[in-house]
Amino acid sequence: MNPTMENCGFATALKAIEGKWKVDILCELGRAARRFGRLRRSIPAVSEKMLAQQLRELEADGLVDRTVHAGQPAKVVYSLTERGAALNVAAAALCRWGEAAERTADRSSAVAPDAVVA
Amino acid sequence: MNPTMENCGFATALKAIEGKWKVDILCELGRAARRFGRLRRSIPAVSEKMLAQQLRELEADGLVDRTVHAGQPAKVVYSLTERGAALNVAAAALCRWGEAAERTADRSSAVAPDAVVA
DNA sequence: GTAAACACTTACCCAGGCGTAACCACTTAC
DNA sequence: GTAAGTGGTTACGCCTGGGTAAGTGTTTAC
Repeated sequence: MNPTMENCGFATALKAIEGKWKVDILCELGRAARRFGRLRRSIPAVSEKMLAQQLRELEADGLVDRTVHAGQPAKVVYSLTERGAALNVAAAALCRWGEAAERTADRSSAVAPDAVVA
Repeated sequence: MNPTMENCGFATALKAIEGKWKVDILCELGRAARRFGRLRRSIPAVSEKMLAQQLRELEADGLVDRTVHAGQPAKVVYSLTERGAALNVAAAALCRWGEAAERTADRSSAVAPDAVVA
């Protein structure tokens, strides 16, 4: 995007992930393929509109597969593509960083653990 | 943030990175420590306001160190903290994913390479 | 005396990302 | 007949993240 980023695929990755619910969706689909309603219940805070929208974007980016099983009523299954799965794997390193960051933040936090309890 | 993300540090990492210029700044500081003006020139599209703001946020998140060298005029040097450097390392995997994604996108693009030329 | 570099801050504005709520079409169950 | 589950779409509105422009205070150079 910017000249400094020309040689860095990170911006591409970030663009695919940005969107308030995409990480949640990717996480959830990383566990198993899911239908729309199940996804919605797995991420209670998301609205149907946003879930549909983010899924469509993820599909357009080739991260998520959308498979319609005909029937009455029709059922739609979402799953990770290879690319989406690869993204999840690549994200694992950042995930670990985040967890480590949370732990050190806990330790250096302004509020001591007992202060929270007391 | 959401129940599904409780066990995933990725949200933490993402929160630290989100902000239009933070990746650029982190990238640039990953090469070497930089002064404000130099950073600004390295990322031409960023405004002074945004650069200052994002640097302050990165500093608050413990990713960037801000060192003031007294003198006339005072000089301020920004550098990555250990944590910031670790983030850069962790991001490398996603970076590679992004580059791979760009390549496959080129191949599977709707417009053939010759079509662009012709 | 004025411009430019140093490193910012402040005030104001706008677009778009996100949220709420309603609507769609079909089927099963009460 | 009405609600609930299947999987969405559409209209509308707000809020915040980011952009523009200008101001701040000191020093050096022309």
